[in-house]
Amino acid sequence: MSKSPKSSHHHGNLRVALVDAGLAILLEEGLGGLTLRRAAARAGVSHAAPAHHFDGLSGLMTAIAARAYALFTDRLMAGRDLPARGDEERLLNICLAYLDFSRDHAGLFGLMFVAPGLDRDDPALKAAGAEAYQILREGCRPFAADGTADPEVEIAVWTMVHGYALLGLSSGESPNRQIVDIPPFAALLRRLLRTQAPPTIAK
Amino acid sequence: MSKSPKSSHHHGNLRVALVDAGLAILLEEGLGGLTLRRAAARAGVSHAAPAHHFDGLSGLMTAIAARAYALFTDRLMAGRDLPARGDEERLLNICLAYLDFSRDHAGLFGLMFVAPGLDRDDPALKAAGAEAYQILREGCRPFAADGTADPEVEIAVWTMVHGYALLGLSSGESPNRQIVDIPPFAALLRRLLRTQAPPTIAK
DNA sequence: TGCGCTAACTTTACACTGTCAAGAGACTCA
DNA sequence: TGAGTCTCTTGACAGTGTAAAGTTAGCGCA
Repeated sequence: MSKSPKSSHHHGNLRVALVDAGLAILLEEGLGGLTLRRAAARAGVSHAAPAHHFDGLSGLMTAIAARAYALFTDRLMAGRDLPARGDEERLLNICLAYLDFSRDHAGLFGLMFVAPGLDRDDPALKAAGAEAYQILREGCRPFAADGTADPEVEIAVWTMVHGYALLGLSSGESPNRQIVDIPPFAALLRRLLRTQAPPTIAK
Repeated sequence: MSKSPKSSHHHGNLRVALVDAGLAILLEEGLGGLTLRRAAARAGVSHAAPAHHFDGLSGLMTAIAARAYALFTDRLMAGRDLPARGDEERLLNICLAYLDFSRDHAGLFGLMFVAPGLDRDDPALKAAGAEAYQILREGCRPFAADGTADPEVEIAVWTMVHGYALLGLSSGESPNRQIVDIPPFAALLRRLLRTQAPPTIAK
């Protein structure tokens, strides 16, 4: 039941194995299923082993979050690279990828953005987060005032898509369904970008 | 050490006492400090007493969240009633109240919007949430297309202010400070609302 | 070759957590 | 008065994170 033929006392590279295990738990059972002891068990080691590789549960979660950000960035890039008829549709595709990820991988998304206790100062986590932000930034560039980088546009789009994801609006089953009729995200983005006519002949 | 002179076996109305205790814990220590046993201890009863009034921890949290929503609604109304020079400034004041609450009462805000395990179908919680939403809706009314209620405007504003709050942007100490220069919320709202011609002489 | 030495991992223990089952106390109503 | 019921307590259990101590494997060095 060990990865190497001779069941060594040393694992080899337990650190990544623990992150793998945590990631798998998150994908299968969501944020509630993630536990230091369960991740350790899944990696085939004792419950105290992770302490030698991470600073407690917080450290493990931070490492998993950094890996989750990489998956998240992949999804955003896939959205960006979809065929689009113009800059607005490209930005929309990035946002829709953002929303899809938040719905399909709620466990990872929750760890990244909702879970308390992450070490937000961790260099790897910050780097991974910055990389994801970069995709959004590129998508916003055509809408910047001076054509380069406009934090006001970026943050406006980011807060909107993030709020839309976290209010659970991306899943059709929001508890606010009865209160208000939830418009598709595309309508909100279009309003924000102030494009009156649909971008059929954009460019 | 009992609230009433005669230390009765019965508490009287333990239910609200438990909610009070939980609210106080949340205010003093944040979301991480809230525990069934600690709330019970603070209310002066044994650790298993809450089970007779709430459906476990989830039930207690739900009841506290409903009360927290009432406080939240008060803050939004206070923002709405501030002197404002126009409809946009009034809506901005509501949003700023939203952001202030998220920063000043992070524990309550976290319980309401971030904490998992709440019973979102609870009637009291849904009613309290709808009441808060109503304030935002009123603030958005002047910007509605037909002058009554426009879900697209409401949700656009809501997602934006909610995303701004949850990305930790309302506190000056965001971990994204180095990546991007965070604009004040007022700038984002202004951008969102100036989509079409200002509805100064609407109708 | 043999001898530490260090790092990786296990074992054990502790203070917590939520939840359940059983029991005791106090109020209500016939 | 007395039965019944609701409220709360006590005790127990599985599970959590974390710290301390013990054990084992691998490496450098004589």
